Amino acid sequence: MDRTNEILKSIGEKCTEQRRLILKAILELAKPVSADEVYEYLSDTNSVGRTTVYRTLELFEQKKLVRRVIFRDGIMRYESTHLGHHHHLICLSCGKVFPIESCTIVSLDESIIDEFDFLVTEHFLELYGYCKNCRKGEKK
Amino acid sequence: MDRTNEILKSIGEKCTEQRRLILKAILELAKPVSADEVYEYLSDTNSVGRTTVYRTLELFEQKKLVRRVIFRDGIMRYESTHLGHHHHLICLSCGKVFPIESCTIVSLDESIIDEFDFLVTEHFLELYGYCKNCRKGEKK
DNA sequence: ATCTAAATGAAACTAAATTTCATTTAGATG
DNA sequence: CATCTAAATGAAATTTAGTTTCATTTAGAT
Ligand SMILES: [Mn+2]
Ligand SMILES: [Mn+2]
Ligand SMILES: [Zn+2]
Ligand SMILES: [Zn+2]
Repeated sequence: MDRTNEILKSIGEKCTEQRRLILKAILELAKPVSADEVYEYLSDTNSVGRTTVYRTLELFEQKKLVRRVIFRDGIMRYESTHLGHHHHLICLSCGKVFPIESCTIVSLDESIIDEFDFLVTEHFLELYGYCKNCRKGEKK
Repeated sequence: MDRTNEILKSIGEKCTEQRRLILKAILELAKPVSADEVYEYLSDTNSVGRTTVYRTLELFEQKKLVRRVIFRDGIMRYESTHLGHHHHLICLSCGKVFPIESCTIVSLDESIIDEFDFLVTEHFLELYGYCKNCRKGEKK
C-alpha cells in the first residue's frame, strides 16, 4: 500500500509510524535537511521524538536510503539517495540549494591513483555563490 | 625579528604572545587543525586559553592568514593560507590529509553561470579514500 | 610613566548530537 | 487471535564544539 511501507520492508527493517513519517518527510522536503528540520516539519503531527529522528536518519544512512551532506556550517544534513551522485550549488544569500547532476570529477578521481598513489572512493564538491534570484537588480 | 611578529604587524593587529604562539602553531602543524588541536599543541606552554584560540583563529580567518576547512565530521579546522587554493585527499583509514595543488574545477565554476544562472564565488572539493601506506599489503 | 581601548580567559551558556534507560510496540510464534 | 520478546521509542541526562559574558590584564599610543 503506502510507498514508505514498501521501502522500509525492502530494506528489511521494522515498519513503524515514526519511520514512515521520517521517510515521507525526507522525500517531500527533497533537499538536504537536518534532523531538527525533519523534527520541526513533523512537529504538528506530534508523533516523533527528536531522538528517534536522529537515530532513524542514521539507520537510513546505513541502509543507503539517504546520504549525509555537510555544508560549511558543519551541520549534518540528509537527502534522499533517490537522486544519484551529484554536487550542490549553495546560494550564500538565500541559502537555496541546487543540485548539479553531472559530475566531471570522476576522471580526476582516477588520475589521483597514478599521481598520488591514493585510491579515491568518494568525493564531495560544493560550489557557493549567488543564485539568479539573489542577483536580480544587483550591478552585474 | 620574529617571523610571526612581522605577520601580525602586517595585518595591523596587536602583537600578543598568544597570537604569536597560535600563528606559530598553525604554521608548524602545516595541516588543517581544529581550535582544540591548536590548544592541545600549546598546552605545555600553558599560555593560551581555549577562548583565545577560538577567537584568534576567527580573527586570522578575517585577516586571511588562515582559511576554514570543513571535512565530513563537521569540525571547524583552519590551515595557513600560505598554500593557495587547493583541495584535499583525506585517508579514511589513517586520517592523513594530502593537498592537491592543481584545481581543475575553475573552468566548471565558469560554465555554471551559463548553465544554471548561478554565480560561483568559491568551491570546496574533498576526495576520500585510502593512502598508499594504508593500502600496503591489502589485496589490490 | 601614564592611560585606554583592546585582548584575555574563567565561567556560564548554547546548540547539535549522543547515550541512558524505562516504557511501548512490531511482528513472530503458537 | 492472544501471547511474547527483541527491537524501537522518547524524555532526560550527557557530551562536545563553539560562543558569550564580564572582570582583569596588557599592548602600544601619548
Ligand atoms: Mn542534493
Ligand atoms: Mn590544505
Ligand atoms: Zn539565492
Ligand atoms: Zn592512510
